[in-house]
Amino acid sequence: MSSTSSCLVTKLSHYVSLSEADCVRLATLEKAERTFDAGHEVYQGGDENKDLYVVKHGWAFSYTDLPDGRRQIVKIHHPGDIIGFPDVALKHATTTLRTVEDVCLCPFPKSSLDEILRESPKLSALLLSIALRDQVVLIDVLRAMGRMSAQERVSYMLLDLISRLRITNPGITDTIRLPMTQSQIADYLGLTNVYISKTFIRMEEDGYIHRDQNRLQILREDAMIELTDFHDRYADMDTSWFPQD
Amino acid sequence: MSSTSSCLVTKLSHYVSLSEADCVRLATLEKAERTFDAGHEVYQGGDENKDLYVVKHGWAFSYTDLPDGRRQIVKIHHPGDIIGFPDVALKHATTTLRTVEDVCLCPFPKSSLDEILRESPKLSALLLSIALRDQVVLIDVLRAMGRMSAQERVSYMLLDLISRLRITNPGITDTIRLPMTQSQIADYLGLTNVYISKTFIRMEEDGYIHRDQNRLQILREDAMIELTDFHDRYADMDTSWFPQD
DNA sequence: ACCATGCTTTCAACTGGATTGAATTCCGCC
DNA sequence: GGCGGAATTCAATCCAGTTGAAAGCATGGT
Repeated sequence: MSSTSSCLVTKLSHYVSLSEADCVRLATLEKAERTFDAGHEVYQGGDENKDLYVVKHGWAFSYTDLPDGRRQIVKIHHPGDIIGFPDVALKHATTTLRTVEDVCLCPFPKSSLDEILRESPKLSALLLSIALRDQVVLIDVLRAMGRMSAQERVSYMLLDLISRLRITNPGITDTIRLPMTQSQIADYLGLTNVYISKTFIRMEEDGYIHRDQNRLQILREDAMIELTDFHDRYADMDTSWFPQD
Repeated sequence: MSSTSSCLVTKLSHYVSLSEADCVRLATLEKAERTFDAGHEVYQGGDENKDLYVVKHGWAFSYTDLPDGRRQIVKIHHPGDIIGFPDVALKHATTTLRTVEDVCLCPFPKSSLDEILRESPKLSALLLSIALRDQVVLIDVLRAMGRMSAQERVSYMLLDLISRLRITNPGITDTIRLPMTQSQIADYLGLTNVYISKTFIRMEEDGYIHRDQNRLQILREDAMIELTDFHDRYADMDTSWFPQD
């Protein structure tokens, strides 16, 4: 019961069945809670990175700036995500973490990770797999940024978002809440807010999407999948080689 | 002696001191050898991925295509690199591997990785760290692709290349061999071959670089570091938390 | 009800980099 | 030494996306 209320357990159980002991281990990470207002910067690039965070609810994102202010959002975080994982390898945080809306985060020290690595081979394999899978996802984003038009990039982003949201909430059909501003979407896709606006309008006219407030309905998912040659990396994971406990 | 002749051992020893047993374990991965001509495709995206490869000598790269032929090179591989690591998480290869020049690769099965994970905590931590560090590097590339001009992207690429080559060969000062064609560089940076040519010429005129055959000399490394806000992720790794054996 | 604030949309001028095709240089090879 | 194919360079043109500013629209606070 206590374990099923954990976003992290819900998300990771999607990939592999976890022992009761492992569920408890994970749920422990979400013991501490901190809430943050919308638009708050939780930590900055360059800070010493001691903690990781599990997202309990709300959206956040990680970004880097160039010295002249150009901004690149590199990852959008949803409930159940582990924030700051890549930075474990380095001495300092490489990105800044900012909340999109009111958010609840569960901080836990890097050392907890250490403990998992020593005590649960299955969770270790899962963590390594997630790190590697996230590389594949970053490569997909790279492909979008390097070679896709604005409309293709927006389509790719929406498909990726809905795939990720479906992991924890299989009930989602074709409509998602999109709390990010168009400027933030632009900073994620390497475009400008103006052109995001134009692209959304065009996509709505062409019947790909429908917008209502901050809810977005994907009307022609198949067409968008073909347009972007989209692959759902979250559904294609290979857990067959994992050690059993 | 047998261990020091391994590219992989040389590369990984740069990050952490390895026990004799671990050196042997790694050197074993390079037992089998296969050579490939320049421009050869070793495996294709979509193939079942059974093997990983260690690069013994020569350059290669991994790329993905869009259905209409647009191409994105996602990673350039040098001696000592492990090829195909991200795909371990998935059932199928996500990229195609192509050689730049005559290359010698050492294939080894995914299962060898499994063995390392079970038997050497220190190597496991190192592999996880490298996976996470590679995420950070991909994020740096993403930032370049999303927000940098052509000249900044070329500068970033050159700085990244020379940093990586210095890991295994600290003797490198400011000159590198660059066996890739300008079309390949363009496919890596999300530009066109024509514009790469123009950018190189401009950078040479401005005194940033000097070219001679396929050798490239970086004349104003400091200026390029400032231009791109470059961080050497290969030098900044945090191995302090690794388990001892 | 009103203003302040921040987001989206619109407009018009502009430009970095793309495209195309042809010319040139380079280089391995017979 | 000269042939053939690839890589690079050059020049002209074009366009997707930028820039900056202004106008419309929500939302929430007092």
